[in-house]
Amino acid sequence: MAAAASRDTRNRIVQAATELFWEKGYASTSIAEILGRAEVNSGSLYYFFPGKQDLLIAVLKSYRDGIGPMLLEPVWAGIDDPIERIFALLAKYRELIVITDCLYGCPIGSLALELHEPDPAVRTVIAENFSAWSGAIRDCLQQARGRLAREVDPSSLAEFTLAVMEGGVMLARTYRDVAYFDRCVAQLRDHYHQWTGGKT
Amino acid sequence: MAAAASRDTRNRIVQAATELFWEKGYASTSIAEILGRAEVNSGSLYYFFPGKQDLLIAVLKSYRDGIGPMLLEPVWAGIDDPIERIFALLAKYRELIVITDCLYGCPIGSLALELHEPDPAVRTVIAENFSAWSGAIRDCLQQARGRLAREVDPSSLAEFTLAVMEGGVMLARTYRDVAYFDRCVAQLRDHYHQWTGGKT
DNA sequence: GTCTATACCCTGATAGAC
DNA sequence: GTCTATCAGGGTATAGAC
Repeated sequence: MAAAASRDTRNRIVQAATELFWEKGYASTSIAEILGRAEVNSGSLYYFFPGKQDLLIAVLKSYRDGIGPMLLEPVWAGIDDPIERIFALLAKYRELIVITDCLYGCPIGSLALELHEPDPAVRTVIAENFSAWSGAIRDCLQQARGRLAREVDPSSLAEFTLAVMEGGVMLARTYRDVAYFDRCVAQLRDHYHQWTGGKT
Repeated sequence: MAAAASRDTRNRIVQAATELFWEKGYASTSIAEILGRAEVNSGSLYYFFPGKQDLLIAVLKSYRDGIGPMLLEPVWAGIDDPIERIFALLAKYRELIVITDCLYGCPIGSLALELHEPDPAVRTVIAENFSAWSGAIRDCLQQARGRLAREVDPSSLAEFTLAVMEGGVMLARTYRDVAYFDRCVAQLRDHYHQWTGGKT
């Protein structure tokens, strides 16, 4: 069926671009490399996407839409405690760092810093990715509000958690040592303890 | 004098590269642009540097060597309290975010995430930059150790401070809103309060 | 040390047959 | 929708005179 085949082609292109942008960055990835990995010809790519940047936007939207089903749901399966869920997510990043030999970089964070004057459309989808991530953390914190001191602002603490994750990933990658990430998470846990009275 | 003139040429090249790598990133900056901004010809650049990456290393070393005299000393002039010095440094980043209309990105952090498989020489200088920055914070914390709870590890808290700065800058830039940085710093201040008993 | 000219490759994107 | 062939431009780096 033509429609199914073309959907598949499009997906292969987005998948190949996702991998390459993550491995090499946006500017350092060439269209030719994407074509090679996707096993697709130039004509097909430009049939689906007007240009490279539109492909980037498709990649970022697919990340955004995947945060729930591809990241959070697997990580949170079997974990009910909302605060535990937050640290389980951070443990997932630790795992990614370790299995990539400390080469792991958060794809969204890396693109956020690589793209210096991004088209508003690009910047917006990056922000949506961050909002989806920190929004999920905020929801956890709201579920745990019975355990949290009244003065805690869940949104603010959720954004802080995101910032620490991004910073910790950056350090672990730069030093090629997961211990930098671990120490950041340990500090963050101390910060949480302050608001839960140690009840985590 | 030839030697002085050549030193000057080299400096102009490094200066132009510093600006452009910060404004556009490494991969997106062309040699031609660097030559144009430095008002130098191709022959001069390749007389001083074997290639683009060697120029990048020179830029990163100049950042590293400038952290004390160009960043910390001006920011810390007239401030004696070591904990206040840490937050004065963060306030400096806030200022940079504001005067760049939230376009500011930490040049080191951006390069750390942009370069995906950097030559060990490049990665090492980036790590040295981070170590110089967090080392200065650690020194502040050690000077303040009379006020800090015994269980605080100054190195760990200093790295955490760096991670929060980098993450906060990333968020402010992505959302084009300094409030994201401010909330991260406010959370960090609460974290410090925990270890100082509010004595900051 | 600095100049100009240029080699040579790879880039993103297009054209037009099928 | 997918194919091949290719364009026009810009990329890094070099050569050799001065």
